[in-house]
Amino acid sequence: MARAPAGEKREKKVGIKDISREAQVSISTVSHVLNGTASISSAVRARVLEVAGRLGYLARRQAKATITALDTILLAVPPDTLPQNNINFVSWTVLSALGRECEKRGIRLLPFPLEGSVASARAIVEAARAGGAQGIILLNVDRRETIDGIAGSGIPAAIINGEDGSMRLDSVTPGNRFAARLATDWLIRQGHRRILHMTWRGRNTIRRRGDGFSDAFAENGLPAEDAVYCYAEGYEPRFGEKAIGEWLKANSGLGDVTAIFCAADNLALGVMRGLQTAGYRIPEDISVMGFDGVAPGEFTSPALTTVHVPLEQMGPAALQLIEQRVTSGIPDRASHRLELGCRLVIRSSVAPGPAAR
Amino acid sequence: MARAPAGEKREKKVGIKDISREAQVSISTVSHVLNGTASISSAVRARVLEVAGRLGYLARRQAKATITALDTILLAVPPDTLPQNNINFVSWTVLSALGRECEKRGIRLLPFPLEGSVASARAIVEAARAGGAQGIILLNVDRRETIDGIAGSGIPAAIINGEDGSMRLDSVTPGNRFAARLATDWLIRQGHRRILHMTWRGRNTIRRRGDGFSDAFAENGLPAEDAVYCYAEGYEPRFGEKAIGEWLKANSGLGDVTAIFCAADNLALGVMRGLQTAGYRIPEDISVMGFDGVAPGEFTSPALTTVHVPLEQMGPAALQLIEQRVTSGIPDRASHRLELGCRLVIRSSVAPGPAAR
DNA sequence: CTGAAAGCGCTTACAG
DNA sequence: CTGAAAGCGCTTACAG
Repeated sequence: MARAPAGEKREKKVGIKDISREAQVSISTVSHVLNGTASISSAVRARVLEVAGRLGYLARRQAKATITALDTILLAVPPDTLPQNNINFVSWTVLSALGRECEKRGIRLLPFPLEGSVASARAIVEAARAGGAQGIILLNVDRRETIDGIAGSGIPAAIINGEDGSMRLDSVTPGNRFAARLATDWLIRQGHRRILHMTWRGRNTIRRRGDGFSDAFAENGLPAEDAVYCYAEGYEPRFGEKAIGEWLKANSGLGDVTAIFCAADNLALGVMRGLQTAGYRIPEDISVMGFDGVAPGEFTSPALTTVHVPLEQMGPAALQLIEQRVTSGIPDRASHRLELGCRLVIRSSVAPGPAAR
Repeated sequence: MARAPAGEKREKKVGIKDISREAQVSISTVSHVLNGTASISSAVRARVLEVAGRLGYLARRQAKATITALDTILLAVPPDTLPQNNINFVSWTVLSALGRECEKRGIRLLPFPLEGSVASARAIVEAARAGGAQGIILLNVDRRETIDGIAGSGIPAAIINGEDGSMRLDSVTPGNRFAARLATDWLIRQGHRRILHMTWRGRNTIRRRGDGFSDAFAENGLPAEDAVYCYAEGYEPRFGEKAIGEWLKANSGLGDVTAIFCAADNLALGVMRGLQTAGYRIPEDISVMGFDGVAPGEFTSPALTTVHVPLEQMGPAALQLIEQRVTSGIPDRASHRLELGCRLVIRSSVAPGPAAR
């Protein structure tokens, strides 16, 4: 029940007195600037705000306003995202950043492992109630039954890396469609014309990456047939390796394909291994691009060109959505579906394609 | 420079004293709950938070923390959204709600009309700088050049009802794809099998509604050929009327089509008039569904079944995105693309379709 | 785990 | 447009 004292709690405690000293104005002027209670010259105003921002006063004030409502958050995680499973770097990165943010803010996280694929909404809601949680964060969940149950409970909830098609729960995902479009567009501009998209079935969020892949072909006026799809059995490297091996066999080699855009870095790792095992050189014979921007891609040979997803920001964003819902007090508040922007990380696994030569 | 006194500024001014009275606890207990400075029983804690939320204390505190940084916002609006043009109810609703929110919070809105379709980013940025604006809100903008210029300026900006495919600017849109899917799914479950989607070309956000329309067919295992598209020249009622008239002529009547899903209420207004002029009864002969949930649909005969978009929440959400960007202090903050949830408004322009009979 | 009371930080009429 | 000073609201050690 107690909020963690957070160790170095006594961190200066900046007040408007400090700001007034630093900005060389009176305390009341600072107050007026911060509250808009008097007309202040824009020079003074700007100086005060600059100092207030620099000393961390604004951020502190912001944080204090929201810390209030949140004490405990239930965190429902599928079994394959638990830390002992080191294959899923993506979930691991998301969870550890979320954990750090909660610790910093004195919010208690109540982990709730989802057994198998049967994620009973009732069990989650009961655990949240029993633990006194004010909100629920669901990781990698998009089963309709689970979402329906949580939405029905009325407890504020946010899905990380998943979506609620019925638009009742808040969610945070990477901007999958736009990011995949951007990546594919870049490959096309590098001169690639026939590109293989290595992906897997199952998750809606992953399907969006396929949408973005084909968007890029359409926008560049390229024939849809040159956007080739290949489905692995899952996102683990071994599935990527297996899938590319089988694809090469079925197509008697790469054919006209000069680049492979993988829907996950993990998959790209396996695809690269499979290609190299089959004797292909990367990027000379074939370019490979990933998606996620997790650590391992940096250390492959060659280093993986990929799309960086702001995984560390997903947990804090979900927390913020729950906070907003708790504090807004608007009963009809529309659900928020938030997509975070991604950016290209260009390393060395992609070479210019035939159209560039 | 002066912040608007906002008329009824003296609105109760709820303090922790009020909360303590209402929640039947001492002032210090309220303070402890709100700051997590002592261990409080969860019953008391919950009661205090409930009261604090209900009296608007939490929201007020939240608002106060953010009011600080924002003084002036530049609002760039295309000419066809100006108030004198009463055809665009959607933009009008969005803008007036945004205006009210700014007035309430003492934020000054600096309107900047975009001339014709040439929305020069440089002019917008200059106007923002000259007016001392801390942020820019762009309404209905998705031209690449404009977005590039604004993003390059580094001024925090948010697009309302538009998107930045390069994922640099924040944006707020309705959950167009999911909402259209939900609406179409509902029509299908009402027994409709062959549905006409009346839309128009030009805006990306509108195209998403078409995506959702076809998603619903795919998910229900219905043939894609039964999802019929018809493009009007624009979103005004007269274009809807013209388009349906021409479609009826070209197809010698409705054929197997039993429902028309319009990408905007405005379009639906024209479509209904066109159908009725041609002698069709709504919903007996043909069902019509809209999208937006703006006022006029309520007064048509029959009343229009539609998708309600939380238009009043879009401006405040955009404002919040800008605030977050200003106060967060995170330099690498990922862009936020926010989709607000919509809900079905079932009135009387849709009847059961053939598969339900 | 909760409250009475001291005291600090911030706000606010008011003067210039 | 800015500051000195009164006073209010909230926090915080402390008692039970």
